[in-house]
Amino acid sequence: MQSFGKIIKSERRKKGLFLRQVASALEVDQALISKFEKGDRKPSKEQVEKFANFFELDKDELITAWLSDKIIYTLQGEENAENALRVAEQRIKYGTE
Amino acid sequence: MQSFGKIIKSERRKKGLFLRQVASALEVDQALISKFEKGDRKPSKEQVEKFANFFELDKDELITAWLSDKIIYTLQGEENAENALRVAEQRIKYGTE
DNA sequence: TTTGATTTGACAAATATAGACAAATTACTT
DNA sequence: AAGTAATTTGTCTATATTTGTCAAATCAAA
Repeated sequence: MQSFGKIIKSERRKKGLFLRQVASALEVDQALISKFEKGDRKPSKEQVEKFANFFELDKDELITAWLSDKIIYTLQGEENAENALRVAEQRIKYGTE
Repeated sequence: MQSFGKIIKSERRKKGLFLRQVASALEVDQALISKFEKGDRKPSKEQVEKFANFFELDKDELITAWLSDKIIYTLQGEENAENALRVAEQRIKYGTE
């Protein structure tokens, strides 16, 4: 149950890599990766996939973490966050969308 | 388990009002309200509250519907939508946010 | 202190979203 | 069917949000 940022930071650490190295491997500015890790910038889906490949992580899991970041972001500071999640779940499951 | 749009459309119908009338009461362009009803524009929170007041609806319920619209929007077309919802729920409940 | 790593802040460019209006379509009414 | 009213759609501009980049600041280790 982790955020995208925490996952990629711990993976990077696990492999003993510096931001600089990940940055050059993925061709993404290292300041940006720092922000991803801290959660103050949201990566694109393509970037998420790059990270999954590079760190050899399960793509679905990483995308799930990233999506949950986005959900949490849209619900930030909302009283009705939990209810909204339940409603969304129902609507998607038995959905008339 | 309804979308914001369906709720306000059915309320409007229930009261026998035309878009024009709702538009002038809320001071919102009627084309915009039409789009809200059809779900192809997302209202601001202030607008949602205006609708709740005008139609005498429970504000929390309407906001919940609107939030769930936004969640569904961010999950559209994603394989991992349901998992992401579950993860988000856990993270918010027992959250390290 | 010096060096290297990470984080932060600020900016310009790109992208997305909002509201307004006119035109087109659809639905009633006679 | 014609005429009128209601709704929907498309487009445009303005505004806001988000993005990647760079330089500077902070932090960490030696």
